[in-house]
Amino acid sequence: MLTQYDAKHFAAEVHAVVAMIPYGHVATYGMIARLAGYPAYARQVGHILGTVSSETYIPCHRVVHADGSTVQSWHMQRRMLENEGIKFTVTGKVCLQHHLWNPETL
DNA sequence: AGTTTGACTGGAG
DNA sequence: CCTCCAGCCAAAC
Repeated sequence: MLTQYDAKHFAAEVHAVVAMIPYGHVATYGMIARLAGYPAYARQVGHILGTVSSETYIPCHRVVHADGSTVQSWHMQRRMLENEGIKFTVTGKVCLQHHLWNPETL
Protein backbone atom coordinates (compact mmCIF):
# COMPACT_ATOMS: atom_id res chain seq x y z
CA MET A 1 0.00 0.00 0.00
CA LEU A 2 1.04 3.55 -0.65
CA THR A 3 1.47 5.61 2.53
CA GLN A 4 3.20 8.61 1.02
CA TYR A 5 4.64 9.89 -2.23
CA ASP A 6 6.67 7.15 -3.90
CA ALA A 7 8.65 8.35 -6.92
CA LYS A 8 8.97 4.85 -8.37
CA HIS A 9 5.27 4.08 -8.00
CA PHE A 10 4.34 7.48 -9.42
CA ALA A 11 6.62 6.97 -12.41
CA ALA A 12 5.13 3.53 -13.03
CA GLU A 13 1.57 4.86 -12.96
CA VAL A 14 2.41 7.76 -15.27
CA HIS A 15 4.11 5.34 -17.61
CA ALA A 16 1.03 3.10 -17.67
CA VAL A 17 -1.43 5.93 -18.31
CA VAL A 18 0.60 7.58 -21.05
CA ALA A 19 1.01 4.20 -22.75
CA MET A 20 -2.76 3.91 -23.27
CA ILE A 21 -3.21 7.19 -25.12
CA PRO A 22 -4.58 6.13 -28.55
CA TYR A 23 -2.81 6.94 -31.80
CA GLY A 24 -3.97 10.29 -33.14
CA HIS A 25 -5.05 11.54 -29.71
CA VAL A 26 -3.45 13.64 -26.97
CA ALA A 27 -3.80 14.06 -23.20
CA THR A 28 -2.77 16.89 -20.88
CA TYR A 29 -0.27 16.73 -18.00
CA GLY A 30 -3.12 17.34 -15.57
CA MET A 31 -5.13 14.43 -16.97
CA ILE A 32 -2.18 12.07 -16.64
CA ALA A 33 -1.60 13.17 -13.05
CA ARG A 34 -5.26 12.63 -12.14
CA LEU A 35 -5.52 9.25 -13.87
CA ALA A 36 -2.31 8.15 -12.17
CA GLY A 37 -3.82 8.96 -8.79
CA TYR A 38 -1.85 12.14 -8.06
CA PRO A 39 -4.22 15.08 -8.90
CA ALA A 40 -1.83 17.87 -7.95
CA TYR A 41 1.27 16.44 -9.62
CA ALA A 42 0.96 17.79 -13.17
CA ARG A 43 4.44 19.31 -12.95
CA GLN A 44 5.95 16.06 -11.76
CA VAL A 45 4.39 14.30 -14.77
CA GLY A 46 6.43 16.62 -16.93
CA HIS A 47 9.55 15.81 -14.95
CA ILE A 48 8.97 12.07 -15.33
CA LEU A 49 8.35 12.21 -19.07
CA GLY A 50 11.42 14.36 -19.57
CA THR A 51 13.84 12.12 -17.69
CA VAL A 52 12.50 8.59 -17.17
CA SER A 53 11.19 8.31 -20.74
CA SER A 54 14.55 7.10 -22.01
CA GLU A 55 14.17 3.75 -20.25
CA THR A 56 11.29 2.45 -22.33
CA TYR A 57 9.32 3.70 -25.31
CA ILE A 58 6.13 5.53 -24.43
CA PRO A 59 4.19 8.01 -26.62
CA CYS A 60 5.18 10.96 -24.44
CA HIS A 61 4.78 13.29 -27.44
CA ARG A 62 1.00 12.83 -27.07
CA VAL A 63 1.06 14.77 -23.79
CA VAL A 64 0.49 18.52 -24.16
CA HIS A 65 -0.40 21.50 -21.97
CA ALA A 66 -3.98 22.00 -20.72
CA ASP A 67 -4.70 24.63 -23.38
CA GLY A 68 -3.46 22.42 -26.20
CA SER A 69 -0.12 24.14 -26.67
CA THR A 70 2.96 21.99 -27.16
CA VAL A 71 6.07 22.10 -24.99
CA GLN A 72 8.19 25.19 -25.70
CA SER A 73 11.48 23.52 -24.81
CA TRP A 74 10.76 20.46 -26.94
CA HIS A 75 10.19 21.61 -30.55
CA MET A 76 10.30 18.07 -31.98
CA GLN A 77 6.97 17.32 -30.30
CA ARG A 78 4.81 19.26 -32.76
CA ARG A 79 6.39 17.54 -35.74
CA MET A 80 5.79 14.11 -34.17
CA LEU A 81 2.12 14.95 -33.55
CA GLU A 82 1.57 16.25 -37.08
CA ASN A 83 3.21 13.06 -38.31
CA GLU A 84 0.33 11.01 -36.86
CA GLY A 85 -2.37 13.21 -38.32
CA ILE A 86 -3.03 15.59 -35.43
CA LYS A 87 -4.32 18.99 -36.55
CA PHE A 88 -3.21 22.35 -35.15
CA THR A 89 -5.11 25.62 -34.94
CA VAL A 90 -3.80 28.78 -36.59
CA THR A 91 -2.62 29.85 -33.13
CA GLY A 92 -0.26 26.88 -32.93
CA LYS A 93 -2.17 24.69 -30.51
CA VAL A 94 -3.46 21.13 -30.88
CA CYS A 95 -7.14 21.08 -31.91
CA LEU A 96 -8.28 19.56 -28.59
CA GLN A 97 -11.93 19.40 -29.65
CA HIS A 98 -10.90 16.71 -32.13
CA HIS A 99 -7.85 15.07 -30.58
CA LEU A 100 -8.20 15.23 -26.79
CA TRP A 101 -8.35 11.66 -25.48
CA ASN A 102 -11.47 10.70 -23.51
CA PRO A 103 -10.36 8.10 -20.87
CA GLU A 104 -13.96 6.89 -20.62
CA THR A 105 -13.65 5.31 -24.06
CA LEU A 106 -11.47 2.53 -22.64
C1' DA B 1 17.52 23.76 5.78
C1' DG B 2 16.34 27.71 2.52
C1' DT B 3 16.05 28.91 -2.44
C1' DT B 4 15.46 28.11 -7.25
C1' DT B 5 13.76 25.52 -11.08
C1' DG B 6 10.53 23.27 -14.20
C1' DA B 7 7.95 19.17 -20.48
C1' DC B 8 1.82 22.50 -15.21
C1' DT B 9 -2.90 24.80 -14.29
C1' DG B 10 -6.80 27.80 -13.80
C1' DG B 11 -8.32 32.28 -13.15
C1' DA B 12 -7.96 37.31 -13.79
C1' DG B 13 -7.26 41.40 -16.72
C1' DC C 1 -6.44 35.16 -27.89
C1' DC C 2 -2.61 36.86 -25.03
C1' DT C 3 0.06 37.92 -20.77
C1' DC C 4 0.51 37.93 -15.86
C1' DC C 5 0.18 35.61 -11.47
C1' DA C 6 -0.56 32.75 -7.45
C1' DG C 7 -0.72 27.90 -6.26
C1' DC C 8 1.34 23.66 -6.96
C1' DC C 9 5.31 19.97 -5.43
C1' DA C 10 9.50 17.09 -6.01
C1' DA C 11 14.37 17.68 -7.38
C1' DA C 12 18.37 19.96 -7.70
C1' DC C 13 21.33 23.49 -5.83
